Amino acid sequence: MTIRDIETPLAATAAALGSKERLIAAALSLFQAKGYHGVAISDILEATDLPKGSLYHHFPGGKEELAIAAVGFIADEIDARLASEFAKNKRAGAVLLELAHECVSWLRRSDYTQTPLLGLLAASPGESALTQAICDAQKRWLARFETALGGTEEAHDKACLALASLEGGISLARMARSSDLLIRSVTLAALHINQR
Amino acid sequence: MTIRDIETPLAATAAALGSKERLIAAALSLFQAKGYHGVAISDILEATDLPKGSLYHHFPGGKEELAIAAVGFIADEIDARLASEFAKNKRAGAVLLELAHECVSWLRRSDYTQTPLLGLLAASPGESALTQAICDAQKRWLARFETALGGTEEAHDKACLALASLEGGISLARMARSSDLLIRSVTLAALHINQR
DNA sequence: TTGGCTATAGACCGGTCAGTCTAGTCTTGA
DNA sequence: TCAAGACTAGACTGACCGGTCTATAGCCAA
Repeated sequence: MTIRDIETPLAATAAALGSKERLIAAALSLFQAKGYHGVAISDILEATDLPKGSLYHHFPGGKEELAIAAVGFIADEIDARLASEFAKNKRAGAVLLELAHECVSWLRRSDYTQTPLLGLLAASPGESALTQAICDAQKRWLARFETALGGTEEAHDKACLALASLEGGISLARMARSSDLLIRSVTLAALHINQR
Repeated sequence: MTIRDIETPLAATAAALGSKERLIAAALSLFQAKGYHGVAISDILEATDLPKGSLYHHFPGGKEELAIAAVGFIADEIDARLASEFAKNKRAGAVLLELAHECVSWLRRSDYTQTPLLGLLAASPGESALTQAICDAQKRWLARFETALGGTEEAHDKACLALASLEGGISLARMARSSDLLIRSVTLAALHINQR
C-alpha cells in the first residue's frame, strides 16, 4: 500500500488490498475528513464493507489502535517522501512547495473535506497514545526540514515556518474551499526559507 | 463578557456572568480543547453547573447553535482586537506577533489543551452552519490583515502567510507542548511580512 | 392575589456508540 | 484428510449521546 491508495480511498483499493490495509486506508481518509471523534467504527466498517469481527481481529485495541496505525502510516509515507526529495539535494523551499501542491490536489480530490496532514485529526486531549503518535509524526517531519536546512538554530526556525505555513495553509484553504490560500502562504514561506 | 473571561473559563466567570454567557464561555473552552464532536452536552452542563433546560432555553437549536454562538463570540473578540491594534498604525508584523504571544499565554494557561483560534474546533464536514461560521471568522481576520497591509495582491499573500503561520504554529506548539514552535514560525513570518 | 413570562430543573426517550462474544468459514501445512 | 490457526460474520450489551417534555420557581405588572 502506498500513499496513492489512500488518495482514492474506497473503490480502487477495495479489490487489491487485504482487510487490514483497507481498514487503515478507510480510517485515515475518514479521520482526516471528520476528526477522531467525528468518525464512528460503523462508518469505517461501512466504507470497507467488513464486519466488526475483522476490525477487532486486526486491531484488538479498537478505534484508537486503528487510528494510531493510520497516523503511523501517513507519517511514514510523508517522512519517506521528504527523505527521498531531500536526497536529491533539492532546496527546502522547493520540497515544501511540492508537498503543498500535492496537498492541493488531495484537497481538490476530496472536495475540501480532508486535511492531508494531521492537524485536525486529533482534537483529542493531552495524554492519549494517539496524540503522542501525531506528535511524533510532526517531530520527524520537522527534523527532516531542519537537517536539510543545515541544522543550525536558523534552520530550526525555518523548519517551523515551513510546517506551520503548510498546516495553517491547509486549514485556511479547507475552510475557504479554495486551495489558493494554501498556495499563497506556502509560496511566500518557501521564498523566505530559500533565502540564506 | 470579554475575551478574558474565556481564558479563565470556569471559576472566575461562574459568579459574574449570566447563564447564557457562562454556557458560551464553557462551550468555547471545551470545543477548543476537544473539538466539536469531542464535547458532549453533558460536559458543558457539568462545567457550568446548569440543567439541560437552561441550555435548550437559551439555545433552542441545541449543540450546534451553541457552538455557532461560541465561534461568533471569539470571532468578534479577535476581530475587534485586530481593528483596534491596526487603528494605532502598528505594523502588521507587530500585530501578528502580539496576537501570537497572547495565544502562547493562552496555550500555557490551558496546559496546551486548547487551540486559541478555530482550527481544530470543527473537524466537521462541509455544508454545516458551524463550518460556515468558522469560515466567516477566518475571512474577517484575513481581511483585517490584508487591508492593513495595503490591499494589494502582495498584501493578500502576506495576510495568508500571517494567519497560516499562526494557525499552523498553534497546531505544532500544542502537539509538542512547547510554545517555542509557535513563536519561531510567527517571528519569521512577521519578519517577512514587515519587509516591503 | 393573580396571571403571564422568563428561566431553571431534571426525568425520560429513541438512537447510536465502542466493544464483546460465539459461531462459522476459509487457508495451510502435515 | 484432517486439524489448527487466521480470519470473517454479525447478534448482542450496557453506556452514553442529543434532544424533548412536563413541572416548577422567581419575578414583575395589573
